[in-house]
Amino acid sequence: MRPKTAAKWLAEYGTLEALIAAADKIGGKIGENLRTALPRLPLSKDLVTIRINTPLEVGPTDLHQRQSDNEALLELYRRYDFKAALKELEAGGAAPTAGSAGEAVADRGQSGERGQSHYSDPPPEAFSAPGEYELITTREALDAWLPRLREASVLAFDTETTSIDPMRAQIVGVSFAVEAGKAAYVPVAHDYPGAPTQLSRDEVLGALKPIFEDASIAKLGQHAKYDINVLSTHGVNVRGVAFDSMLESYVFNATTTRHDMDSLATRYLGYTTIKYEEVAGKGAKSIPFGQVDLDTATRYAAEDADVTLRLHQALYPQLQAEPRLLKVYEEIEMPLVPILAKMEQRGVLIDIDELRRQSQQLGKRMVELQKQAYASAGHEFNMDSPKQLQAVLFDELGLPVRVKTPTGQPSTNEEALEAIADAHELPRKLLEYRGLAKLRSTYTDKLASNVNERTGRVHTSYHQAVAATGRLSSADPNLQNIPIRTEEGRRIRQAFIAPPGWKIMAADYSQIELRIMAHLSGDEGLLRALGNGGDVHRATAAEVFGIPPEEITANQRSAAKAINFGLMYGMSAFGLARQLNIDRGEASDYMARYFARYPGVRDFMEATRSQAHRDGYVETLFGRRLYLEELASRNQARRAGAERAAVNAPMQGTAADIIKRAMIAVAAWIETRDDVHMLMQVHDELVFEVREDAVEAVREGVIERMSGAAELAVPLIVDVGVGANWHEAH
DNA sequence: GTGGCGTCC
DNA sequence: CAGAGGGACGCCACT
Repeated sequence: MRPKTAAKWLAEYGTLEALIAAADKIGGKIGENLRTALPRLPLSKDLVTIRINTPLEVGPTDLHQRQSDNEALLELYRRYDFKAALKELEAGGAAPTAGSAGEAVADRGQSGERGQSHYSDPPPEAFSAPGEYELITTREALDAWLPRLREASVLAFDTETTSIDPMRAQIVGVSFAVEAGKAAYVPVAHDYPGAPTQLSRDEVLGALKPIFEDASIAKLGQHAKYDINVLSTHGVNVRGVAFDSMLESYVFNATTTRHDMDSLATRYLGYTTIKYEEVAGKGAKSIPFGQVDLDTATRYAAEDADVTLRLHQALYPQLQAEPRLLKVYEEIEMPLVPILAKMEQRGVLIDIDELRRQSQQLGKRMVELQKQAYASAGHEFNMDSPKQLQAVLFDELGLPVRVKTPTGQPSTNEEALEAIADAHELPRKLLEYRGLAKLRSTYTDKLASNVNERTGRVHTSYHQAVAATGRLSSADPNLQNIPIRTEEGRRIRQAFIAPPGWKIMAADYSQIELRIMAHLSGDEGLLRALGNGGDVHRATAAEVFGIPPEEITANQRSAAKAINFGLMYGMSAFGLARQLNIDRGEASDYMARYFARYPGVRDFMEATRSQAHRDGYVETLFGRRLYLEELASRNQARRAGAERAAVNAPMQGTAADIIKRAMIAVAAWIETRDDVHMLMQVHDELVFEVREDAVEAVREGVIERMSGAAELAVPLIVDVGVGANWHEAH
C-alpha cells in the first residue's frame, strides 16, 4: 500500500482548493497523503492552509534555500503539472523574498546555475518537535496501537539494542511512527534501579511479528537492514520494507558523505536530533541503552521513528520528481536490502585453524627478517614505523630519495623501496617483512578474531550508502579486499570454506567495466575486440601495434592491458609511463595509437567531461547520478581529479548497477531453493555456497541471470569456478 | 584524528 | 606551467 503521489491527487481534484476542501472533510487520512506529496511548506497563503490542516511542520529544504518562497511554490506546481494554480500564482508574480532564502540565492551563484544547488546547507528553521511520544508498558496500550500500525500508509519503525553489531545485538525496545509527530516506544528490557515494569520481549515481538512479517504493510526505516538483521536473530522475518530514508538520501545525492539520521535531520529538516551519546554517554562512561530511564529513552527512541518518517516525507517526493532516480531506488536499492541482510546473516564459514597455521608461519618468517634487518641497519628499530624507517634508510644509510609523500617527506612505500633495492640489502628485507606483516595483522589474525563464536562464520556488513559511484563496500571485516595477487596472500582464501557436502562457487564478470566503456562509447574497434570472445588485451595490443594477435609479446599485451585499465581511471601518459616503467615519450606514443584506433573512446570521454561540466553530474546507464562539486573548483588539482572521477563514474557505477540487478535476479531465483546461498559480493564477483548435488544447476542458473542483468552492445561474460574453498574456486 | 601504507575491484 | 589513477577499508605509528 503506497500513498498516492502528489500528481495523482492533484489530477483527481483539479485544483488545490478542491484538494484542501477534501482534506478538511476527511481529515487525517487525506492530510497524511498530502503531507507525503507536499512535504515542504512555502510561506505562501495557499499553503498556509495546508499547514493548518496538517500537523506536519517540516522545515524548508533545498528548494527554499535556493529560491524565493514563491519561486519554490511555482516549481512545486510545475512539477506536479498544476496548471490552474500556476496561472493564478503567475498573475500575482513571484517576487523574491528577503531573509535566509535571499542569502541562499546569493550562495547559489557559485554553482546553482549548473544544477549543483541540488542540496545545500542546513535550512534555518526547524520543525516544531517533539510530537506526541507515547511510552508503552502495558498490553492494553500495545493492543491499542496494533490496528494503527496495520492501517498506516507507511509504518516507520526502529529498534533499540545492546550492540551496533546486529549479529550480537539484543533488542531492548521497539519504536514506531505512523504519522509525523505521533510515535511510540515499547521498552522490553530496560533494567535499572526503579525501572517500571515492562512488557516482555517475547510478548511484544509476538504481537508485532504478524505485522512485521506482513509484506502488504509498507514499512520504512533508517538503515533498515540493521533492524531487519536484529529482528531476524530474534525470530522475526521482516517483510515489506518499502522505504529507507538513508537510501532515499543516497540515491538523491550520493556525494553527500554522510547519510546517517542525525546528518539527514539537520540537512533536510533543519532539526537537531537527540544524540545517542546524550542519553547513553560515550566511551568508558557509556551505559547500555537498557539502563537509560524510560522517559529519556522514549524521547530518543520515538524521535528516531518520527524523524525517519519525516525524512521520508521530505525525500521521497523529491525522488518521485526524478523518474530515473526513483527507478534506481525502487528497482535496485530497496530490493537489495533484504538480500544483503540475508547474506550478512548467513556469513561465510571460516577454517580458523588454517588461519592460525598461516599466522604462525608468517610470524616465524617475520622474526627471521627482523633479525636480518637489525643486523643490516646496525641497531634495532621499529620496522612498522615509516618515520623510523625513513631515518634509517635516508639519514643513516644515506640512500637516495626517489619518491616523496604528498607532504614532501621521503617515502618508504613499495615503489620507494624498490627504487633503492639494488643499492642496499635492507630494502628487500623491509619489502618482504611489510608484505608478511600486512597479511598477518590485517588478514589472518584479524579475520580469525571476526569469526562469530555462535555461527563459526564471519558476518560482514555491506554498506549500501557509502561509495559515491553506487558500489557496495564491506566492513567488519572487509571481505572485498582479501588478497589474490600474490600466492602467499591468496592462500588466505583457503580459509573461506564450504560446509561438508557443499562447495564454494565464485562467479565473476569478465572485464565488465571495459565492456561498459565499449557500450557507452559505441566505439567500433573496442566493440569488435570485446565481441569476439578472445583475449581482449591481446586484441587491443594487436590494434594498437598493428600486428596480428598471435605475434603480440608479453610486454605489448601488458602495455595494452595497462592502457585499457588506466584510461578508465583517467590516467595520463605520465602515469602510464610510471606504471609500465617506460619513458614518457613511449607512453605518449602508445596512448596516441590507442586513441587513433579507438576514436570513439576518446570522443566518449570528452563528451562525458563536457556533459559533467554542463550539468554538474554524470549518470550511469540506469540513471544513477553522481554530483561532482569539485568540477567547479578553482584548485586545478581538485578540478582535474573531479574530471577523472566524472569519466570513471559512469563505468564503475554502471557495473555496480549491473551486479546489483544480477543479485536481485539471482536471489529471486534461489529463494525457493535450499541448496544454495549467496554469501559475498566483490564488485564484479558473486560467491555462493552450493550443495554438491546442485553445482551444475546453480552454475547454469547463475550464469544466465548475471549475463542477463543488462543488455549491452557486447555480451556480458561470466566465469564460474567451484572448489572446496574460495582459493580453489578461482 | 591524521598520515603513510597496502589490500581489493 | 604544474600535475600526473577511479572507488573502497583498515592496519600501524604518532600527535
